[in-house]
Amino acid sequence: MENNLHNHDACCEAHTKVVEEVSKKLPDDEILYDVAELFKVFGDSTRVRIICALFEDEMCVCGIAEVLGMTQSAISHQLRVLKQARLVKYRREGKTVFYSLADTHIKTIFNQAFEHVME
Amino acid sequence: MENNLHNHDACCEAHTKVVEEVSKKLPDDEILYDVAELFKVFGDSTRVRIICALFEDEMCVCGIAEVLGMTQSAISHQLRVLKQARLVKYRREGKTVFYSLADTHIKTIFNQAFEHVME
DNA sequence: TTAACATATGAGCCATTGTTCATATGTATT
DNA sequence: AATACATATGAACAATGGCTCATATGTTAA
Repeated sequence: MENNLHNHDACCEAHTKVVEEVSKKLPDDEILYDVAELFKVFGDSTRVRIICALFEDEMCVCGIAEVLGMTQSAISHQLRVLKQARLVKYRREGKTVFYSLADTHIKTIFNQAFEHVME
Repeated sequence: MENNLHNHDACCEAHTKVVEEVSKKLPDDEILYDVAELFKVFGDSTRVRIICALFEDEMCVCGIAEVLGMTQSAISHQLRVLKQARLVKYRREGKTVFYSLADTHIKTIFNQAFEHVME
């Protein structure tokens, strides 16, 4: 929609400079979209719990399911999401598959998030 | 559902220790839920763009709307979400309301997120 | 008070998404 | 080959969520 042209009046006239400045400095939409997609992956309590579990140790799918008290299927679906976001990696050992974290930024991001919710 | 009891067999029998260890170290569900809620707020490209705009400067609602090319109503709705998450603060100046970031952790979280999506 | 502007909000619609259920794939053992 | 175990996946359903539209609230000026 292009309704954003409705108000070239007093307020916006006065702050045109700021608007222009910010418009230039804002990162590309594509990058911002990817950032949002990343946070969307973190924005589910099941996936948050999986990630926090993997902070401790690598784990097999049924192990994660047991810790979280959830179905193997549900966990597997969520691991797929985490895998597609390149947040976890896995290794096979016979029938079982062990998942672990694949990114160093996750810990930092989560630490800051924990600090925020603690206030 | 309690289907997580379906596999006290070979795999899980072997990794009982890990499961117990992780179960103990995992933060409270309430905290993990709050963390997920925080990321959920970050998990929308409109809100990401608003936050990034506010990294540069405080802005009025219609200014944000102009920068993002969106409706005043849409922006206002999203600012409400950000406000409820205690991520932005605001000050009135006559008819216009200026929003700015209210949290020091946001910058760190976003920097790490940017680094992740750049790889 | 009336009019104009800036922002906030409620209802409704459409799209997205997490879980379940059933089933498929992959691996090891007999 | 047949069975059992571990994991992956597709379909379907219910719930959530972002945007639009209409309207309400709040503020200033005439």
